[in-house]
Amino acid sequence: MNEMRPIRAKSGTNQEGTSAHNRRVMIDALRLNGQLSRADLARATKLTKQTVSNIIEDLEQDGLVVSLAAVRNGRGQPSTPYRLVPDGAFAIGLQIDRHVTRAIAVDLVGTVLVRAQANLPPGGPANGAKVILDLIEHVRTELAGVADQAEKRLVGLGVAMPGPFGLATDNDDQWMMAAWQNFPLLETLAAGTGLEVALQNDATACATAERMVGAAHGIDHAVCLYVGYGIGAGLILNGELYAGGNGNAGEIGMVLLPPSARHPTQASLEHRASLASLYQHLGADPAEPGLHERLNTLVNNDDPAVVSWIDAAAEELRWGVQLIETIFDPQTVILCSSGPEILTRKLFEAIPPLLPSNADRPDRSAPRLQLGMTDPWSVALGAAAEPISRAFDPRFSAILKTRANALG
Amino acid sequence: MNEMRPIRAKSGTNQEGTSAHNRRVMIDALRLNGQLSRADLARATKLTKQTVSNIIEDLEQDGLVVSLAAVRNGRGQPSTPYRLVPDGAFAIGLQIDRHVTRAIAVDLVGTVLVRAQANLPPGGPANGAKVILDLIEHVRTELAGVADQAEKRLVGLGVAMPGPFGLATDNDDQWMMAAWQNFPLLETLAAGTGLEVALQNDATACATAERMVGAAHGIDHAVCLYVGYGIGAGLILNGELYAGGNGNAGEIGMVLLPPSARHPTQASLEHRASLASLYQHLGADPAEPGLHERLNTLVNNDDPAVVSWIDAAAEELRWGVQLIETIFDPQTVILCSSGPEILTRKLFEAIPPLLPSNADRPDRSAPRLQLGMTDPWSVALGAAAEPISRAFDPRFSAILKTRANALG
DNA sequence: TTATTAAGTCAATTGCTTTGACTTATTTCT
DNA sequence: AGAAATAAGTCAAAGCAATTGACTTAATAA
Repeated sequence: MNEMRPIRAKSGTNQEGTSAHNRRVMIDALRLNGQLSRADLARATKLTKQTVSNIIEDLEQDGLVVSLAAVRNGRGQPSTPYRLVPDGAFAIGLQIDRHVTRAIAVDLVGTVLVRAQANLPPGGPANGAKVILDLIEHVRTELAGVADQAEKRLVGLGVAMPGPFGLATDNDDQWMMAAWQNFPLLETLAAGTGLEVALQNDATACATAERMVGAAHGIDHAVCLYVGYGIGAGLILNGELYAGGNGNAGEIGMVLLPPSARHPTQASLEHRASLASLYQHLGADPAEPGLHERLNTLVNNDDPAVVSWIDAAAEELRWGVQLIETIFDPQTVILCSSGPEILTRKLFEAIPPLLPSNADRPDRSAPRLQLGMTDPWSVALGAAAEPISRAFDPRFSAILKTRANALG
Repeated sequence: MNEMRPIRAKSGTNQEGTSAHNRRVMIDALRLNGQLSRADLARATKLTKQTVSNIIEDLEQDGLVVSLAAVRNGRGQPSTPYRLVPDGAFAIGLQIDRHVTRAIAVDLVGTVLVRAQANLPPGGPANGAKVILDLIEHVRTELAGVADQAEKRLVGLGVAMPGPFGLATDNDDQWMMAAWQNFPLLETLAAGTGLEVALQNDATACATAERMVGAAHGIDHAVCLYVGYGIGAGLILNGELYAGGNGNAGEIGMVLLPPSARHPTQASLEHRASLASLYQHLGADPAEPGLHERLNTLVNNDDPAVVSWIDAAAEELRWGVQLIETIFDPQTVILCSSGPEILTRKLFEAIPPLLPSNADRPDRSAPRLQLGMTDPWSVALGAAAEPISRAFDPRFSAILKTRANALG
């Protein structure tokens, strides 16, 4: 009625939405179960055999699924299982960190096909944007070399960088992550690559990766506790990534901790348990070349400074796990880190015994805390997984109409 | 293929799901915007005028919406606005607390039509179940007296009680909330009333209420910080209530706090800022008759013990708000309490200044912290709002098929 | 050898949204 | 005053994806 006042409403849907959802459900089911026959899919999705047949036929023509040899399962006609075709789709993931940027190309099932890395010069986007675009271009070219029709089947570019996003920045980081936030990064990348671009923070990216190929595969409620330069939680709630009202949900590194006997000043969790805190503890320069390797050696040699940091950090993380369990009530918590694998593993081992929480249930199936991917590339992998997930995973928003029809 | 191994998959959808969703979207839009014409609805939902006309006609016949007088809005045919019919649906809400149980009847727009209360004898469900069923029956009869067709339009019974649910209970509460948890409450209520029954914890119920008629109305990301006998957070994420993997998300009262100078022992937030902590601070018996009124008087008279508790609790809650903002990144945090209104208000006023957090954004619209409903009946209201929401609000699960067809 | 069971297809039907033309009612322009 | 423009809303037909029920195929069990 009044065209001045904006009308708040959710979007409706139609048969296109229905069909899109059902396609996604099929793909998701194949991803989770490996291979399924049409009859299996019909039972699992509650659709009719005929509907499943129609959709599977479409998906096969689109090159997203293939049939396997028929299998006899007792009485009745043998079934023909289908599985996903890895080459059915590709995506590129980009991780922007303080000192380094990584790019990865993955396929529909999350296999990494290409990886490349470049150092980021200090000074933020002014100097870094070209490095990044070149890196993406490089990965894209390599991808075209190893996979047929890669360009045609490229569904998007996912970007992961440390959050939080969109704050009034008084964050005077010498590496100027803040500067990256003000820079029109997504627009620049979209223009420079011609791809759909989406952004997530590094903890969320880890969760995305764990969901596609890791410990959160097929789990509807999981939280990744990510120990990177900072600390964050990547949230999978109701089977979908949750980013919060402004994309900053899960920034548990910024939770303030009251002063305690051990730590007489108030501080954030991040100050006490992140890799940044480790570097400070060691008196190391985060930008030091080969730091990752040196750290690796120190951990392997049980360097006393590292050991003491692990003990202290594990105690904080133990608390963090209890916090996450209490607040999100997930089915499992997954520990991820961008540090050396051995460090992550030792940290993981130092965290138990877990504190009492509502996760102490008689009916548990998954462990309360498990070790996630320990590959430093997992953030980049998560970045690459995001466009795949957005294009193929069932989600509410995929059902809804995105634009009105010709006639109102 | 293999019938032994369960197949994990999401449910598909069909035209029924589409239609159900579109109906819900219309109702939601009318709830949020008060009144809208068919043309308005078509624009807002991105559906066609014709589709909207069909659905509105249905809804009108179902008695859920009515047309109002046509209004001229400039050039063109005048539009005919529609609004929700309060009597279009009803629900009953039940709050089970330690010492008291309350029941409420609400209509489609959340107006409270009947309220009734009864004392719960100690001893848990053995003694309490009959009291509760009688109370519900009483409310139901009263409702039938004040509203036509109430019985026919009753969509369900919502239950709210303190969580957490389903834990290995070593919780030796003399009022035996634990006993309630083991009692087949939902089954008993469903059998005794013939209604659909659903359960939520009290903080979630508060959020449900705030979402239907309060500060979270139309907000997609909001968290209710609920100060009751315990402390909890009610979560509205992506426009839907979030309950976690086991219905225990948001139990922030159970977050462990490290020992601090002020509090030399480790404890949960609940121990320091809940009404239970206030009763303890005052040396009051929570079961004392007329405690609510006495507390009201004490607060009004600025009783020193109460004032000191408010100061201490506010400090903990200030931290709690920062925690919520950091972890959930909501658009707003809403303070709710089951205590006397004046106490809630004073607590609310004592919490600022808020701690720095990612909620400190240049582009904020809603206040970081606002006061929710201060009515002690708001938990019961939220309980009653749940069936209404479940029946009429747009949600992913409402689109999906719930059972397979005749032919696989 | 025959009955039974299950996978999968075929052709027709159903049901909701969309389309495009049309009617109605009001304001604005000439 | 009359004509043109604009917007709300209806009508009847078309489009489209899932459903239905009968049918075919291929295996095991009796």
